[in-house]
Amino acid sequence: MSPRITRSQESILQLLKQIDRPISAQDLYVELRNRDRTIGLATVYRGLEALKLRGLVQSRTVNGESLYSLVHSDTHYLTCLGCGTSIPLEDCPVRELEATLHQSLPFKIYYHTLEFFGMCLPCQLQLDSPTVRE
Amino acid sequence: MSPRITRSQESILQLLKQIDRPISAQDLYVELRNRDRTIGLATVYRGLEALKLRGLVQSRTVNGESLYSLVHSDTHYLTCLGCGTSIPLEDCPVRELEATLHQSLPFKIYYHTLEFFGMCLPCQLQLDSPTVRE
DNA sequence: GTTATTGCAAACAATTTGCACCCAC
DNA sequence: GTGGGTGCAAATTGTTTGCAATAAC
Repeated sequence: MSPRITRSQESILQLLKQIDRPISAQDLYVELRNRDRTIGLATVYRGLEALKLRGLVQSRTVNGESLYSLVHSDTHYLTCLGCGTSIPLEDCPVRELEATLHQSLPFKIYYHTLEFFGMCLPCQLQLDSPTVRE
Repeated sequence: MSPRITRSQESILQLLKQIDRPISAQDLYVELRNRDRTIGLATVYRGLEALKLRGLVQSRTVNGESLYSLVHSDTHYLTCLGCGTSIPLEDCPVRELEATLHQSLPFKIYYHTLEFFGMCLPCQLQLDSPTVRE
């Protein structure tokens, strides 16, 4: 495995930084295409994977789709199981624990994810009413 | 959506409780088959989805595969990005924040996930240490 | 020049869906 | 009886892989 960060990977990083929100590989691909380069979808996936292995990029899965973002942006989310809406959270109570782990285990920790799941009010109401049809 | 928990869903819950570790839908399917019932894979997926919407079951994604577990077991993990090994963690520093959120937002919180990602020692060595920052 | 990276298309695998049948109420 | 739940197989979709062409050093 190579220590090199390729040009494609750099444009991926750059774009992730620019848009600054979790984005799917496919959308990333479209965006990159819209800009300058002819890049392949496979290259996007391979680049993202390589960047993850470096601890530069992280992903979380929503509805069977991976959303990628820079590790630097350590925002966490509150996600509705009904509609999938995600609300970003400010606070992060985990840093200390992370530091502790870092010392007590032979593990190099790159980042952590913290996500709350539940039901937003609209979805709560919709689930209660049996009148949902299409 | 119906308030009923079906028989299939009950056997799913029961099995999740028995094995008490995150398991994929496919493995769950095989296990259920091995036991008693002729259950379909689609039913397993549909059941798991329904149970998620109730806040009874949660899932996390590893290597493009969803692993399901009871919400009750709020263990968190330290996962190696290289080999995918997951180490369960005891401590959970998040409960208080969860309680706070519960009150300040119109959101019914079912559970949270907390996961640390990094590189275990073997994987660190295998990736002939490149120009890593710090 | 040698080796790693890329794009494309085909392959793959996990998950979802259409539909006829069946069961619970 | 009726409406939702189920099994099966086909369809879908996000992701990975084989391979020849290309770019990096």
